Amino acid sequence: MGRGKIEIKKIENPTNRQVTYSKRRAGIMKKASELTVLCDAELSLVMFSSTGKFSEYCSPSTDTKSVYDRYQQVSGVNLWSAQYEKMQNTLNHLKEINDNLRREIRQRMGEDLDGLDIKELRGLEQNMDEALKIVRNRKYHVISTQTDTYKKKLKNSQETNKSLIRELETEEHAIFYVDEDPAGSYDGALALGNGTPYLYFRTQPTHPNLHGMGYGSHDLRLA
Amino acid sequence: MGRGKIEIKKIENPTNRQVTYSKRRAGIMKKASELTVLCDAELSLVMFSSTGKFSEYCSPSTDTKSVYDRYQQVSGVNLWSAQYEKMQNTLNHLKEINDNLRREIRQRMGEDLDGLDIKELRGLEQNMDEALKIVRNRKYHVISTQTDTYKKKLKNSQETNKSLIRELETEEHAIFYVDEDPAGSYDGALALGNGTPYLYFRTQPTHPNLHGMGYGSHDLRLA
DNA sequence: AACTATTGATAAAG
DNA sequence: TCTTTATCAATAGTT
Repeated sequence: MGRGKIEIKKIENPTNRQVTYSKRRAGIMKKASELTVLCDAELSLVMFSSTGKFSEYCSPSTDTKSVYDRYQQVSGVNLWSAQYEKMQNTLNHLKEINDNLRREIRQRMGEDLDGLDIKELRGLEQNMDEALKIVRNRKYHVISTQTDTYKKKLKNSQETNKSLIRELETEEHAIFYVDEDPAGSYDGALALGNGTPYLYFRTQPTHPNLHGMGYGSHDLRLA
Repeated sequence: MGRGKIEIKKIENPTNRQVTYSKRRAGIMKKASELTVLCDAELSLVMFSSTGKFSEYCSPSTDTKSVYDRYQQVSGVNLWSAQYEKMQNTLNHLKEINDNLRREIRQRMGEDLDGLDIKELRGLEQNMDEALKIVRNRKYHVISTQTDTYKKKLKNSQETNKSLIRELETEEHAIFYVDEDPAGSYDGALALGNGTPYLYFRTQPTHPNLHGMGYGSHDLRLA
């Protein structure tokens, strides 16, 4: 259809090729559109010219994604399997690491020790022993720091109090008397956390369920 | 084109519609094929008839998936955003849990304690103290069990030895003499792991890098 | 981008 | 569904 028959092979003249592309692209899009209307069909058409220019047509009733979802279902081809697989591997990797971390924590809590031999048990014991010392020291450090802070605050407060009283007594022949409490008010700081028995960092449940997407039980509670 | 002009609107007669669909589908596929050859274009065409019948054409140089990957890049539309987002969320979730687990382990190793207040330090200390006792007991248990096993094995071995000697002496007026070693051979069991200072379950590196896909450093070594 | 001679597509019929 | 064929549509080459 044209001023002469043409052979169906690549048009070497780039200008000609581009012109033909434009014409025929319009034609095929019109055909596509007519097909959807006449035959009530669903259709998606994506084109790239040799210069990389992109065009698409999609039947009005849907969108490109829907057509391709359907395509995947029917053809059985998973169009994004590569991406999917990659992410799935990453997920599995993370889950595995997670399980190992959980196991280590359980062992550091005295559970799940059956799999360990003497050498490992020795190592664990030694490591925990050293860590416990560090934690203990840290606790003492924090307590003493906090105690010091309370002492200083108290002292400041008392100074302020005294000078206020002195001011009142001097300037107005004081009517008020303020009782002093020079020590004992920071016992509260030392007594913190003496109530309920405290389970530190308890992961729940004891047997973590992280298989499948539904990892509803990853709780890592701080309190 | 045909024995008469037709209006571009849905063909109500199902038979006619199906016939027209077949003809025009062939036509559009031919057009598509010609376009790819003449103009060196890449193209993907997916069609569903009103009865759900599926057909596709794709330019020979590629496949449907490639065309659609390219389509996504050019159009900026992520066709699989829903699934992708879901997986991404799962990944982030897992990473977060991972970080928490790592932090807990570090704290149980005596690192990263600055963020903890007295109450938490008390809890950690108490928990570690109890766990340490359990680990220690377990170690003793394993050691004594293993020692018993060695004792029994040794005893059996000695019995066998004796009876063999007796047999030899009786039946052949023994030529051989076998030296006996009734104790001391299971020291090795108790001495296990006394060599190199042992770092138990050391996670490396100390500051885990789990951001991005490249989590190359998730090592959780057992030795 | 518009024109038009010519080929190509296809509606209807068999 | 395949073929035929009259007719309309698409388009190659030209301007």
